[in-house]
Amino acid sequence: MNNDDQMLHISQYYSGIYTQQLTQQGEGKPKRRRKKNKGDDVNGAMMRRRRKRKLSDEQVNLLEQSFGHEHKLESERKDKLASELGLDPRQVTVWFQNRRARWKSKKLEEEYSKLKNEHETNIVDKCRLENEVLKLKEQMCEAEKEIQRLLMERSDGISINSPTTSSLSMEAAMDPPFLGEFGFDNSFYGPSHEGLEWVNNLYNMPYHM
Amino acid sequence: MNNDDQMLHISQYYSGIYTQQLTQQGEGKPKRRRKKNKGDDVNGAMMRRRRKRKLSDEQVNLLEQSFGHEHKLESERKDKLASELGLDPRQVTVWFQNRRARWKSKKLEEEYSKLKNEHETNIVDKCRLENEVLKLKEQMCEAEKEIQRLLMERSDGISINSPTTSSLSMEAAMDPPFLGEFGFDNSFYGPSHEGLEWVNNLYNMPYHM
DNA sequence: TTATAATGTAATGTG
DNA sequence: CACATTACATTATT
Repeated sequence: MNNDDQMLHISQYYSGIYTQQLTQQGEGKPKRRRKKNKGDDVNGAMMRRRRKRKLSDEQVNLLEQSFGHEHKLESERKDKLASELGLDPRQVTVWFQNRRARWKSKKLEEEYSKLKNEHETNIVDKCRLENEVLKLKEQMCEAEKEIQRLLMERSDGISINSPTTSSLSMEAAMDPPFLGEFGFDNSFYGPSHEGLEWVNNLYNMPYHM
Repeated sequence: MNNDDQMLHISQYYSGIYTQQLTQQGEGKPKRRRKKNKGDDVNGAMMRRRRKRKLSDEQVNLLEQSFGHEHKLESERKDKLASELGLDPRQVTVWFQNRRARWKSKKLEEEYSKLKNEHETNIVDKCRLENEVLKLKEQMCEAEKEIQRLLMERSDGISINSPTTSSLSMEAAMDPPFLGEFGFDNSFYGPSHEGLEWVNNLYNMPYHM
């Protein structure tokens, strides 16, 4: 059984070249090379070994199928495969090892291009959001101006009004919502419920604009 | 030329074993294995071929150095290297081929982790921007309420006022900035200079709030 | 046609 | 077995 493997193995080294290729290599390629022995090659008897066998399509198909079912190879299945394919069990082992390695690097490439796509999508999203923020800030700026204007108009028109335009409490503590241009605050996950403070602050501020 | 390669090649396979290794392979590794032939290995088909691989550190260093200087290998340098290293030019060629392949996959991994970092940074940025937008929209909402309140107050108190509360230019052409909640506009790279229109629009709208 | 870059595959060797 | 390495083979390109 194993001897058969070896026979096949050896036959692949010494006999017909590319035996499995015959079925799909019909393009006009003479494939004449490899015959330029010079006189030097006397002991070149050696050259003859180490043709790199290349498994037949059938063999590869079966191996692939088996690999698709399970990347690992229990010795039982290995032996079964080996005998079915007429290969040395050692070769089956090696084939699986190499196949796993190949699979891994292919996987990496897939992951890479997937990540790349996500990344590019995110770039676009980020850009959109930045524009959104910019626009909103400008709108905020206009809104504040308008409020200031209205407040001023009111206090002008009605001479005296509330003693303190407001309760005048703390005045710092908040980010200046306007004039930021790009002064993004760093409170990432802020509760985002503070939508009133700035309006109130507005009253506490000697309009600086 | 190629025949010479082959000769040298062969000599490396069959002549002195590990000739280059002798100088620096003295670690205490008996290296006794390789004798565990199972019954399978009877004809030991595998053993006969391909002795002597593994280039010496010195050889690898020089190759590595050469590779560092230039990934491509002009035949001149190839021959020079080959003779300096006592290797078959063919081996040098192959070494460079393989080295390039290795380099490429290493590169891929680097690119991958770099991209991954960028990607994660972007995720965070995106989150920050989304919060920013959310907060700004809430602030806008408050500002609008405030403006409405002031306008109402004014029209109650002072009946008639200035004909144009502002310079009032064009009015339509813009999106409703409030009540959008999440109605992101799609004008990505908009000039982002439109910050007045909405304020004007406010006056043209029967306050709906 | 030759040379070789790029890619794929088999086998070897080490931990 | 994973991983790196060496070598061989095939295909595309010039």
